[in-house]
Amino acid sequence: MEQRHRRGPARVTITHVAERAGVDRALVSRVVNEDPRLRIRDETRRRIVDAVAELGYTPSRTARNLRLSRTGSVGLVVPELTNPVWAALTEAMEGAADSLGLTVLVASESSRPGRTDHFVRLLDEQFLDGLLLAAPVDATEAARISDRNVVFVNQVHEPPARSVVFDDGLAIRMAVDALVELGHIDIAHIGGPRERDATRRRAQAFSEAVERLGLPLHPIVIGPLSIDGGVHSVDQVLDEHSRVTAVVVANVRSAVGVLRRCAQRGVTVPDELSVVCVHDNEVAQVVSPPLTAVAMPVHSLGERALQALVGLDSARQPVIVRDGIAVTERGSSGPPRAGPPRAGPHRGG
Amino acid sequence: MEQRHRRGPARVTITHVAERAGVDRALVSRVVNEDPRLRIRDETRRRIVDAVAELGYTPSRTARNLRLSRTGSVGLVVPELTNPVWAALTEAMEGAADSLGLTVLVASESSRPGRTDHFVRLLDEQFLDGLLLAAPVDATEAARISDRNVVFVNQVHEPPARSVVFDDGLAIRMAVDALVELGHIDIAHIGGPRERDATRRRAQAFSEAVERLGLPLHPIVIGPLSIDGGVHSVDQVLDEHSRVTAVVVANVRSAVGVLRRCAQRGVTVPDELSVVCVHDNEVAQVVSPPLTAVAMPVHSLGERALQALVGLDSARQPVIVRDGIAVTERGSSGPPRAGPPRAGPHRGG
DNA sequence: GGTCCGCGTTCAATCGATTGAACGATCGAC
DNA sequence: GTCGATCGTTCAATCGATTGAACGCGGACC
Repeated sequence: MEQRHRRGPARVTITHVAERAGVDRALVSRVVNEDPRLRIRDETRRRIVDAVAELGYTPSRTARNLRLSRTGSVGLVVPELTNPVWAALTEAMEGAADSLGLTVLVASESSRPGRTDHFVRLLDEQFLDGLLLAAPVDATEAARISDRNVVFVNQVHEPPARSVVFDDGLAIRMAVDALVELGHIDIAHIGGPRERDATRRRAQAFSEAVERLGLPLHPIVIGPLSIDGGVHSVDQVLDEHSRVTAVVVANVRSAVGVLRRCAQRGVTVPDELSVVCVHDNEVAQVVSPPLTAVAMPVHSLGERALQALVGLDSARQPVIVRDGIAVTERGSSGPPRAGPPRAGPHRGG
Repeated sequence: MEQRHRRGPARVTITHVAERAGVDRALVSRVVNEDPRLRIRDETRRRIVDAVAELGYTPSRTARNLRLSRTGSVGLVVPELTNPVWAALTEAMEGAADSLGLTVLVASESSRPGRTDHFVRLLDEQFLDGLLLAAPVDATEAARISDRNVVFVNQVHEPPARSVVFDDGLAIRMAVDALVELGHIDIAHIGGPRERDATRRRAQAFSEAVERLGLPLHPIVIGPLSIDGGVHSVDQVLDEHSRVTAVVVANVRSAVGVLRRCAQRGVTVPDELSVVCVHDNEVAQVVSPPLTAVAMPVHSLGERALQALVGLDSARQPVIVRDGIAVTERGSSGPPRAGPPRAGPHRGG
């Protein structure tokens, strides 16, 4: 029969070990897997163990997977790995998976479009035991796959979908509170796309927080979650809302754009504009001024998501991760400068 | 027999499809896989295609893997995903793997120690068809596993190991040349651990470049590849080598430390000290001043590594990736300031 | 009318491991 | 001496798909 390019000597299988030890394959399997209800003579066990060692036997995971109809691996799809938030989430997932004896397959949507579909297919092919979807999935698609063993991460979808999300509302409230504490009253929000669940929830929470505190609600500026997005959004804030003395930015990248544009326009941070962003990471720490940031417990999110995936508790309502959300004050926030508002719209680019 | 918690309705197998279509499993398999030498009546094909659609049949990849003794997935072990260099490499590998019809399993050493060993085990268990090792592997370990289907990335080991590396020498020469072009003569190198193959090659290349150009060789300062490492290394440079007007730093993180420390000590960059680093990424762009950086073709590295892994050409000598290495000048480098050298050692800190 | 050919399909071995059930031997009890 | 229990081991079905070889049938040819 076919014998495709197999590298090196033929593979050592359980049958070889059994022959060498002069026993049945069944015994080898039970010894190797340390079956607790196996009664075996010491001498026989020794023969098997020796044979395993001498032949360098390693069980085939594929055969095992087929027999057990599970593979012990789960998929994770993130928007992009080069975004530190998702890189950190991935590492967290990996650690959590490892403690559960699982292996993670990662895909980033940005590296190639359609990774989500591909991984759903791997799930259907039973190559994955479960799937963690951190990349945004539209409602139609979500509905289509929500009967599978899937957990949505950082996004909420209709039951029976399972979701694990940050308490974005809390993060935003903490950001607003920190600014109010410093004396700010006119606070704006620079958010992300409305189609994106997490940023939509943040924008929503911002409106609520401002309303609750009786502060003026300045229109929420929406832009892409990128440096350029931040640049344009802050332009809009500075040009159209001259009373604003502080902004809560939905993510680090946009915040970097905000800082960059302020520097270009000669708007000093934090004297003329305080900046607080959601998510904390290395980038937030190395820009200047360093960003005051609301740290999100990425590690917990990963753990909870995995628990939801493997958990027998099919709690079909969103898990909200809250512990560990905290503000780190750095140079980008401070008391509002006393005195006249900033100059009007900026000309040129 | 055992029937572990299987979710939803029993799985649809090729047998169900065969029964439904009233044919043998073999035919189903050949139709689904579009076997080119299959001769089949149109009507039969239609019955099979219909049955597949009606039952929602998806072949089990595990069964297929067992039969074909290959899984179509390869492992990748990186030092840490939260380092943008490795995140980018991972995305590149993913893209390259995808075009080859392969799937990548990623592990980061930092998320949990011993990931390399774990993945070597998965390779032995035939769960992985091959393994890309970007995390540093010591010589003993490398020798032990080099007969497997493994490619070392960004590190060179003895044959029969296969390796794919950047042309670190070229990168360093370009950095030095760029500084010389600006008028620098006294250039120092801030490198990484000697045990680490890539940083050792960079240090080596630095000595050679300086010698070739007839420039004074200032001792090479070695430190950890971290922000703190950069902080301490630049202290050493500033304190002990007062004539130095420029440094070539082996990676971005250390370079960030260099900038930070310079700011603290009041050493202006680039007037008093020019800084060039190896690797370019978002962090290099957002710090201030933005870092002049030697971009490394991470994408090519990924592609070449995958080619080496699956390639039939068992070229057992290192593949050196050179195309795309280029300097991007930014604010951290400039002509040396005319005038007296900097003040002496700094106190406190 | 017998032989041969080729088309369309089925047969059956195989990949490697797992596991409930069956089996034979030994031993103790009555 | 028979029966039953226990111990240690083997039997054999099973997971789901792949694939070379074999098979049956209808038509063509001499």
